[in-house]
Amino acid sequence: MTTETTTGKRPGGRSAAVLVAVKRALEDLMAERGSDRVTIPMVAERAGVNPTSVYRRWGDLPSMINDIATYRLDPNRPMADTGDLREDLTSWTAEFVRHYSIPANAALLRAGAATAGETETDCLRNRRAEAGVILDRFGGDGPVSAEDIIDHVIAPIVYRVIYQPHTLSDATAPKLVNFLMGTR
Amino acid sequence: MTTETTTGKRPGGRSAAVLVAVKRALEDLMAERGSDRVTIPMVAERAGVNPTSVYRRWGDLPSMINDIATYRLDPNRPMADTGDLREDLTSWTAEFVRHYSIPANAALLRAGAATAGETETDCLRNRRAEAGVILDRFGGDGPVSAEDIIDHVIAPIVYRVIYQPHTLSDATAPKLVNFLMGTR
DNA sequence: GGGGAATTGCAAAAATCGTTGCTTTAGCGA
DNA sequence: TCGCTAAAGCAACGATTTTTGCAATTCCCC
Repeated sequence: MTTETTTGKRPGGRSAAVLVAVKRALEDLMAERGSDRVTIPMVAERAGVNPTSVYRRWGDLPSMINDIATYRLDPNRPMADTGDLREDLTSWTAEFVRHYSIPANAALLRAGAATAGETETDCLRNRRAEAGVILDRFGGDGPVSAEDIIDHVIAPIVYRVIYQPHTLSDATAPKLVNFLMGTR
Repeated sequence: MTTETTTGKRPGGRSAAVLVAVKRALEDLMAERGSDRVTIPMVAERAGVNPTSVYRRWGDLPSMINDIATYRLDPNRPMADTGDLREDLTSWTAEFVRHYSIPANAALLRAGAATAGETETDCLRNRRAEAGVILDRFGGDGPVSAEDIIDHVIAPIVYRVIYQPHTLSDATAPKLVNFLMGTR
């Protein structure tokens, strides 16, 4: 993420500072303790912000978590473009794995799962879009579809992040991409 | 699940009624709102039970969720054994999909994800064991491993349950198993 | 710079949650 | 049927969370 996605009417200066402070505090607390065991007053105190501000801006914790989970992983970051589909996918996937190897990010993902319901988090939706971008470079009618990428690359990683974080490694990305593309 | 898991000293009549009412109330509420956004007083009211009873029996919400999640998917149910690996896997997978197509079960899975940390839920751990059982029937050294099944069958389904429940259908199981076994 | 509006901070009130002691209900064995 | 006791209900309390009204700050646009 680069800067602020504050869609509100006053994105600059202090509001932004509060936003950043709260975001960091929330991430830290969620990584330290579970996504349960975190309360708004707690976050506010850690952020050095008045609880009222938090309440007014987000209302409650689940909303806050969903909103803040949005910030992750810069949507405009450059993606590898080597001319080789497998290679591009692998480095893109590796970055995804690396991102969720950071405890704070993993905690955010797990917490988001609880409230997920009907809509993917923005973070995951962005991954889907990126998968589309990569595929489009290669004509879009290759051996795999965006849905395949979600099912067989993103999903296994998400599963591991949630239930078996210790099984994530540098080998994960190439392994999954290889399976996806048919080399076993 | 069969009937009551009430291990207490007085399983009959009223206690059982309370247990069932609370269980139903909790499942309903978790399906309606997220597993967050549910409180014990809320559950008690919906169940027509005094909050104190709930507090005394379970203590807090996570414990309650864990306890009630025990009900899921009979571990001793018979599994298809047709002599054909693909067919066995498909029907086993279809049952998994069917189970999590029920909103209450999906809500429970999402809730479990939020608190997962290091350990899979019992339900998922059992699925892993079953995958092993099926593979063992066929010598255990076939084209796929238990890990492959987790990555490419279970994980995509779990992902959909959590983030895109409406994409689950009767076609999901055969599609994933076919991909797993190399027919595309 | 200066005006208007959004946002924050502060403080007090209101609501909610979770606990505890006690009373009442009702299952279970004799 | 009766007594014992586990479990549920009730009421009051303290602690924490959440809301709300108002003053002070500070950002954006002219």
